[in-house]
Amino acid sequence: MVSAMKDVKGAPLADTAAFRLGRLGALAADRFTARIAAHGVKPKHVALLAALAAGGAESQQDLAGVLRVAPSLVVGLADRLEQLGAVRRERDPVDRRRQVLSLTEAGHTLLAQCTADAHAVDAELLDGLSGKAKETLRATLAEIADRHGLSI
Amino acid sequence: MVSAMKDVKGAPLADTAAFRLGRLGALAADRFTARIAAHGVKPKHVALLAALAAGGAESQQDLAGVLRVAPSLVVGLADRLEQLGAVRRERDPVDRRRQVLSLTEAGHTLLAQCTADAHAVDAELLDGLSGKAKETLRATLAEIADRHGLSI
DNA sequence: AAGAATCATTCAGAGTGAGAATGATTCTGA
DNA sequence: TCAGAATCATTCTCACTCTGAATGATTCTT
Repeated sequence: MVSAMKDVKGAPLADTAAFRLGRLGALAADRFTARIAAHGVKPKHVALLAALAAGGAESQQDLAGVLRVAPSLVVGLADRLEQLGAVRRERDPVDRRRQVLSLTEAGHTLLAQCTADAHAVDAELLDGLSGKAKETLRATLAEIADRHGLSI
Repeated sequence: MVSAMKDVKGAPLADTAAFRLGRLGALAADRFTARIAAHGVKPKHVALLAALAAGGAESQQDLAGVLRVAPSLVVGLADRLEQLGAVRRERDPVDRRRQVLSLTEAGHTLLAQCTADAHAVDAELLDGLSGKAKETLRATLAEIADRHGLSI
């Protein structure tokens, strides 16, 4: 029964985008983490800043949704960013349960620095790829993120 | 000083491949993790199986290098896989300090199942992209991984 | 006005991984 | 040949991150 003969090597695990994204994502995250440590923040802090800059999410509850983390986690992130003077935290006068976060001038600066760090990681991570390949990659990642509701 | 006027929005953080890889990597990893849980393993177990299948790493020390984790972590991974009957663990007769791991028939089967899971995650993660875009993405990720010594 | 729902916060606990200490084995050099 | 250094696997402790369950304050509903 020749038809029962199967490939010795089917498409390897490493050929899947899922697995590679996991590995490369961890690599990228590690490098980004190392760079932004100089500013006293971690990726989740930066994500929160970016979410604020993007608009559409002000309350900690909303931010938890955008970042896809538990609301209780946002408390600590906001604590830290407030301590750094990067965000303001004010009770919503209309609904005093809500904490409304907003970027300060220092927050914008911090976000810009971290964005520069991300670009630096890009440069070393994508080094060797053609400019076109880089563009295509960014566009494809953006589309995938978009399709899965990852605004940030 | 018109030249001092800076963009209100420079290239956003989300435009970097680094940041998106981190986010999408986590997303992909979560979904992959959920699927393979049915087989009683986690991504690191699968990575170990894949590393064995790829060849070139037999000892736990070598595997730790390939997986980029501490050797102490490999112990638990190998314990679990051995318990599942997916790997054999034998002392190297030439150097009895080394544990030589090898895939059993069940190990090959398990890896194949997990690879199928990864393909399933690919399907839903990349849904909507053109076939060409998927191919380009996989190739680009492969190249990046390669350039950074990520054999697995 | 009372009870349900919502938001932020605190707290306890699970999960993950690194690094130091240990023991067994092998290597090195005199 | 032998003593000390080096290597490998293992165990154990610790730090870190995150979630989910209380809790209290406030708002919504009827």
